[in-house]
Formats: sequence, structure tokens, C-alpha cells
Amino acid sequence: MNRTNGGGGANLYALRGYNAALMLDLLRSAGRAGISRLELAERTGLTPQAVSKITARLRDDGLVAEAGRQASTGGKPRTSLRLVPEAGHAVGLHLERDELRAVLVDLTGAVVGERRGPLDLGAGSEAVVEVAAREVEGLVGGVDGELGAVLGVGVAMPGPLDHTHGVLHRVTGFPEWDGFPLRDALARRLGMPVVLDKDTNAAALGLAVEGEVGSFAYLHLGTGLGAGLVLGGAVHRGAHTGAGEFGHQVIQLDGPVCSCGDRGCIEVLCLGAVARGDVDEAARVLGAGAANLVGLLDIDLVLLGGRIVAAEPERFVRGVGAVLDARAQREGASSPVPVRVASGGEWGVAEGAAQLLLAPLFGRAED
Amino acid sequence: MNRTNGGGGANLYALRGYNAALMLDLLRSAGRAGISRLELAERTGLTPQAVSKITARLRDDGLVAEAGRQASTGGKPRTSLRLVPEAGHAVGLHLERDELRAVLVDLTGAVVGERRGPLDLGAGSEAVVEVAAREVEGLVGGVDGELGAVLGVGVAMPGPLDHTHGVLHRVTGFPEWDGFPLRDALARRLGMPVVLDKDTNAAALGLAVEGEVGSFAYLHLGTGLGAGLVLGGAVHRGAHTGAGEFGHQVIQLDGPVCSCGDRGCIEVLCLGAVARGDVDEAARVLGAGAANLVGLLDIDLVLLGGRIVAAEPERFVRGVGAVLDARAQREGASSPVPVRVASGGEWGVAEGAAQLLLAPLFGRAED
DNA sequence: GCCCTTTAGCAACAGCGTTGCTTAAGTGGG
DNA sequence: CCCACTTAAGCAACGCTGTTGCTAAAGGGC
Repeated sequence: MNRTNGGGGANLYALRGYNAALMLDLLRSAGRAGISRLELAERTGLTPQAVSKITARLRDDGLVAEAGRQASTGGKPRTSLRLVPEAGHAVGLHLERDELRAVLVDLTGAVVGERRGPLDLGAGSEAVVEVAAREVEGLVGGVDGELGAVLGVGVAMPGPLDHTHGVLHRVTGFPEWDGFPLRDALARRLGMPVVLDKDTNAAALGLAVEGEVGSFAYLHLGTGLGAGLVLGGAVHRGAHTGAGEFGHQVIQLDGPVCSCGDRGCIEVLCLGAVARGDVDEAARVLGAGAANLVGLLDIDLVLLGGRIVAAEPERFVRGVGAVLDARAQREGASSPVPVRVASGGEWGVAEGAAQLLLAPLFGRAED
Repeated sequence: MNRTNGGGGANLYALRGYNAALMLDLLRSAGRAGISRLELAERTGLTPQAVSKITARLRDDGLVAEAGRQASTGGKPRTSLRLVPEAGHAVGLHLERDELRAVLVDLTGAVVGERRGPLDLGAGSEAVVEVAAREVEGLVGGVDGELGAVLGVGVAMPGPLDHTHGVLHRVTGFPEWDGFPLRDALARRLGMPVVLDKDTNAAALGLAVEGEVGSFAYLHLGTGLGAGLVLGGAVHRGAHTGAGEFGHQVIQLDGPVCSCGDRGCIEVLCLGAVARGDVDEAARVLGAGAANLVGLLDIDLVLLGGRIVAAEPERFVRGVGAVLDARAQREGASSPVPVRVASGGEWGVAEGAAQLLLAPLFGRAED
């Protein structure tokens, strides 16, 4: 229980919600196998009786169900509890320059429906909102049978934008999008809550929920180079959703001119090397930036993703890893920061976008 | 009310402590003038009656007192409440290679006693602990009259160390300190709680408490170059207290060799320029690193400190500011990130160290 | 089959912030 | 000057939280 919610005081209602979210989060990580009431009590520090009461409420709400019994340890066996996946759903929308991906996920984050189609950001905001809305409606309507409440739509896009207000700042190449309130426009059109975030943040959130613990950086190497930062389990967006601008970090003073106007940005160096076919150099440059990040933030893990990484994953992991290993050796650290390819692949951003709506249920704060 | 305390559940006792800390924090920021119960209620979202109950408990504990009345706005005038400064004290200890500074501060953070003396880290751990302990005892004993409970001692030192366990990793130039459990040794010797942290973190904490809001970076340019990061009001230390290693960020790939063994670190470039007498170049290099930091973390403010900055404050502020201004212009941001010289001066680290013990009282989480 | 161990729930309870109302302490109009 | 009005602060009762004490349920081992 800490102060991050804008300095607000807490009453009994807040307390209840907090503990309920805590339980749900533990139940989610436990997965299909479930977790017993007593283990929930141990993990939270609450009394078993409190856990019984809280889980009873969650069962009444249909969010939690019993899932068999565990082996006895000499007495009455523990009853496992698990999340009810179909108790709630969320849509994740990944909008790119020329393509749209949409997923419908259940409460556990499992994908129960997906769609993919062309998109033209140049067609104007109204047309794009309409296309996106139709995809969402198709996805939600296309699933047969009873569908637990759809909590809303998470939208992930590249480029600078404002998560708090759901407004786009700029969409590279399409000045007509400047300042467009995408969140509210889509919410009004669909009649359900919408949350907007950067693609890299959505991907990082998805990875955090999937089980990556502690603090890590997700580096995305695609048409641009960006990062999603997870610090202490929460996505770090900064005051204006600007955090994670990894690509325009300068690592070569007075180096070649970058598209942003500065010189020696990691993006121009890295993508330049890729263009020359020198993947090892690209990985080395990326590694230097990653090492800067690791030192600055003391993170535990670096995850790589994006089209360019996907083309040669091992070489990038090896190249970035080499730089981090060298750094660890210089520092005398016991073990270097590991580097891996992010799971999720092409759908990772859309799945993470859906988590923008699920996360609050599990006590993952908005910031 | 958020989840940062290791996943623990919250009971009524935790709720009470949380709201009490919230009140104390608001009372502290209100300073000598105080703040009315109703304003506390507005700021926290709690009902006026709840505020009355909570502040009544705090008054019973002697932490809060009435401080006059405000002007009437047509009815009964509001009663101002303020912290009782002498209700608690803490010691801040700043240990450098060759010098020791110690301050005794009251609950509001005001300095009520200070000491300064030579120190030789090469004299060995036992001797240093003894010298430090004597300074603390002298400081605590030297204040006449009733002294509210001394909560403990905050110790700030350079170099890599582990805040969580209170253990030094390395002290540059003194290998015999490797792994020394300074926190526990000093705590045993003094019989009071001790908290250990990096000097830059202590300075940043002190600045955060002094009223710098939101997220900022404190860049310290002294014998080395380090940073203290405050994100969302809390010091970001990272998993192993390693965060803030700003100086060994590479900004000149394959540049000159640094003392750390890498090439093109900001520290070797910046201090090299200072050595050549080229302050403007040093400021430009520092600015490039600051711009990287601003982009990566989306912070609101950059504060400069340390001996070298103190020698030519305006030129550093101007030089770093110019780089950040150029960056803001490229980004099309409405206003550039401001740069200032950190208040606190030579005693800033020691004062911040004392806040390591006061901060928990005011709900400023340990991490 | 009995005893023991362990789990889960029922009932009473202390303590939290909230609600409804009363008292305190000012201002300002007639 | 006094009285009506406004605003602040506290008292009492209340609903709800997690906790405590105890009981019932359910399995294993001798």
C-alpha cells in the first residue's frame, strides 16, 4: 500500500478493492492450476479468514471458482481457486501505418479471437476510427455464445502521444493527426472505455503481465527504435507518456545526422548499419544503448523485439549480450544482465494493448 | 494506495498508517504556516470528520499542534495545523574519501546541528565506524534541552553499494571495504537504526522532500559524475541500488578510454574537458547526457550539483540548457525541460541522508 | 474405527472512515 | 447592538473492514 495514486487518501472501499486486486493478481499468476486460500494468505500476509471472505466475494461476482483439491498433507486437503477466464474480456488494437491487428482476450489474457487487416493512416482520422470500430465490433460480435462483459478497448500506436488524455501528438508523416483525441473519439463511437498508449509501452505491459518480473526494458527495432520500460512491475511512462525514447539517445557525439535533426542518435547508427547489411555492428550499437540503459536504471533484463530483430534474432541477442557481458565484467558484477527475444511476436503489441484494460483489475496501477 | 510494498495485503492498521503518513506529508509541505483540516480533507479526498479524527490522534502523539487561525471567509475561521518540529530528529552522515559531514535535523528537515571533520577511508572500517559514531554521539548529545526521539542515522557514500542490505560493494581505491556491512556495524555500535544509500540518491531525496515535484534528475559533477533519479516523487534505486550510473553512459562510441575500462563515457569526456579548461564543452557533453536521460525517462527537471558545477554554475546551466532547448525545439515540445543548480550546496547530501529516516514517516516509500 | 491434523467457515469483535446532527465561532445586515 | 447566517469542528451511531476464537468438515495413519 503505497502512495502513487495522486496523493489520495484511502477509505475502507479502497482497502477492499486493493486487497481484492491483490488476490486476483495472485490468482492470475497461478494460472489454470489455481492456488489455495492458505497460500494466498501466506503471500499477502492477511489471515486465512480474511482470504476466505475476500475470495467468497469474488466467487459471488463470478470472477473466481474452485478448481479441485490439492493432495492432503495430513489433514483436510486444500481447495484450489482459479480465475474464471470468461468472466471478462478486453480488446487490444494495434494500429500501424499500413496495418491493423486486433485481439480479443479473456480475463487471463488468453487470446480468444483475432483479426488483421490493412489500414491507411493517411485516410484521415474519421475513416480510421470507423475502420477500427468495425474491427472491434466484428471481433466482439463474432465470438459465439455468452461473452462476459467486455471491459473496453486498448489502443497501441507508434509515435508521441498522451496516454493520460488519450490524444495523439504527432503521427510521423501524417500531420493531420496532430492533437487528435483518438481515445474519446473511439470511445464515443463504440460506447465503451478506451485506453491509448504507445506500442512499446503496450508490448512491455504485456510482457510484464506474462510473468517477466521486476524491472526490464523492451527494445523494439522496427521502422524506428523505441523502448518500453517496466520499473518495479509497472510501466514507466513519465509525465507526458514520453518515456522510452530510446532511439534518439545520442551515443556518437557529432555523428551522422538523424531524421530527428540531432546527430549520432542510436537510431540512425543502428538502422544505418542494418541498411548496410552489417547486423553485428547494429547489434553492437544497440548493445551500447542497452548498456547505458542498464546502468542508468539498474534493470534486470533486456528483451528485444520488432521486425528487424525477428529477422536475425540470435545475432542480435549475441551482439547485445556481448556488450552487456563486457560491462558486467568491468563492474565486477556477479552476473550480467540477460538478453532475450521478447515472446509475443507480431501479436505482442495487440495483446499488450488489451492488458491496458485488464491491468487495473489486478492492481497494476495506471502509472 | 498502490502496490509497491512487496505484494503485501493491507489491513486496518496499514490503512491507518497510510492515511496518517499522508497527513504528515501534507503538513510538512505546508511548512510553518500550517494547513487547515478542511484543506487536508480536500487534498486527500477524505471526509472532514476523518481528517479530524486522524489529526486528533497525531496531536495526542505530539506530532502535530494547532498554529493559529486563518481569516474568516464568512463563518468560523479555519484552524491551522502544523508539524511539531522537535517531535523527532534524524542524523544525516555524509562520508567522503577525506571528509565527514554530519547534520542533525528535526521533523521538518530543518538543520539544528552540524559537524564537519576530516576522515580517512584508508584507516579501515573499524576506525571509520568509530569516528562516525563519535560524531553522531557528539551531535546528538551536544544539543541542549529536551531532544525528541532520534529516529536513527542516514549514511550517504559514493560508489556502488547495496541500499537494501546496507553493504558496501566497492570504495574506489580502498579494496578492503569490499562487502563491508556498514549499516549493521554502525547500527550495533550506536544502538539505533541506520540506513545506507548512495550520495546522489540522498541528495535527490533531499531535493524531493524540499519541494521539487514530480520527476527529476540530480546530476552530480564532483570527483566523479553520478545521478540521482526521482521518478513520480520516489527515489529510483533499481534492483541493486545501481541506478543513476550516469557517468559511464557511452556517448562517444570508440571514444577515449575511461577509468572504468570502457570508451567514450560521458565522465571521461566531461572531466577531460574540465581539465583542459573547456567548461563550455564539458557543459555540452553533460547536456547531451541529460538530453538522453530526459528522453528516456520523460522527466520534468534537471538539477546540477557538485564541486565542479559550483565553480561555474551559470556556464553549466547555460550549456546544459542549450542542449535541452535544442532538443525540445526538434521535438516540437511546448516548453523545454528546465535546468537549475540544486539547492543545498555542500551540505545537501548530508541533509538528504537524514531524510532517509524521516521519509518513511511521511509515506515516502523505501522504493 | 478412532484419533490426529489440516482446512474452511460461522460468530463476535475492535477499529477504520462515513453519515447525521449538534455545538462553536466568526461575519454582516438591519 | 443584536440576530440571522455561514462556516468549522466535534459527538454519536453506523456500515464495513480484517481479526480473533471457536466449530464443523474432510482426509491420512495407526
